[in-house]
Amino acid sequence: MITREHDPRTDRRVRRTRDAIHRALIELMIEKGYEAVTVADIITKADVGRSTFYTHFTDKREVLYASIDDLAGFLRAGSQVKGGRRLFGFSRMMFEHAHEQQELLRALLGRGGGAIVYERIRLVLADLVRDDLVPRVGPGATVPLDLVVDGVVGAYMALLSRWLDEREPHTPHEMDVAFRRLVIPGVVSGLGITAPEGAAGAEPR
Amino acid sequence: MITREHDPRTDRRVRRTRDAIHRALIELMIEKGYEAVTVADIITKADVGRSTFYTHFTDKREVLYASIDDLAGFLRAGSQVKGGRRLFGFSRMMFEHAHEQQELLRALLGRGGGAIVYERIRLVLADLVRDDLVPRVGPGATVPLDLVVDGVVGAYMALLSRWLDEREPHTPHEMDVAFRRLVIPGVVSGLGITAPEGAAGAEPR
DNA sequence: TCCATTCATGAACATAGTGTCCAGCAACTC
DNA sequence: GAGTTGCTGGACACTATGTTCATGAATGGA
Repeated sequence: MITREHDPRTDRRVRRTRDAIHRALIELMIEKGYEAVTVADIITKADVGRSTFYTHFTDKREVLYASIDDLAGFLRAGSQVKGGRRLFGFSRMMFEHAHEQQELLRALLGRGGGAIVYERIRLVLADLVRDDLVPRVGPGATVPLDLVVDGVVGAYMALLSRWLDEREPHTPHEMDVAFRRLVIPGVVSGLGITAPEGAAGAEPR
Repeated sequence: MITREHDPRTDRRVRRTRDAIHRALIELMIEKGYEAVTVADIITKADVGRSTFYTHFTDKREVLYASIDDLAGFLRAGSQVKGGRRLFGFSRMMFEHAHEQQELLRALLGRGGGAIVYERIRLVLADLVRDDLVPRVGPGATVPLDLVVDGVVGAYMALLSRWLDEREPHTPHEMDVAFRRLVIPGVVSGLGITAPEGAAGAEPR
């Protein structure tokens, strides 16, 4: 579960309003998608004054960024703990998280999510993928690492967004397996990876 | 080269204004990206009245769609002629076209392109990829076709957009080879393809 | 409990963009 | 040349954004 930080040093009023605004945006995104949400919508649902909104945020975007950073932090943290040495350890975890938080993730990454979210998440994933691949690149690599990273992340994001939009006809586990089977062979041969631990299509239950 | 149709049956004035508006939008997109362009910008650059604009189009989006459909048509036509029986025949052709029409394609598919363009092009590519794959699916397929299509298109779009944004540090040919090397192994094994003509990473000069 | 500080409020305002309407004039087609 | 069709520009209603400010209330430290 992703939660906002609650720094007890900040004024309680500040915490309350910021929280209310964040919650409002997310609920509204679930209802009608990011682009369609207006500041007026947000302050109505959050029940705060217009001027209050603008003393805390400059933009609709700025409110959004905080939510994305929460998700990004979740991804970073989780992939280090759970991912371990497994190639693309974030994949399974992310699909499962997306399954539990369907509505939120669909709002963020589905069709209505908006390009800003997509781009930020893409960058986080690109870092994770790169960190996964760099130590495994072999001498026989025939495809530039940057291109591999872009391709892998592109494929992953595509699978994830479509899965969310289609109301998840597959299980998270099936999605993870599909992603690995589809992507790992090309990555292994393209980068000249020799000992792909955890790189097989199948995986422990 | 993508060109607008010039149906001689329509009034010359209509042709002129519609053309001017299309051209104006594209130039403005190259300057500052789709989202930032306003209707006021368009009519100023196209030098037509505001009411004129709205008698021809309901939206900024509608102007854009025509440009996309041109590109889509180019893709469909080209991939049938040039692509032939080669797997993912559109790839090389698209990279080369994107190279020649850098600014336009960057405006459409780069960061500033907007989600609408991305989605429309994605759909066209998905059709092409699907048509390519359907007749080759073998009995030993382990990954659902839909997921393969999504993954392949996602990877391709990612490579293409990044390539455009990075001002093309690689050649179209290198990009095409990278795409094939990265994607084809997984597709072949995931779909149980037995005789992948033209599926090898290398290719004739 | 008190009180200086900080925050929330809402209403007014300036700005910018969208989309509609219409009457008069110009360009086009046949 | 005449009738049709399209272009024009200006006015208008509407929605949304972001700023400002005086007022009153909540807060947290002493």
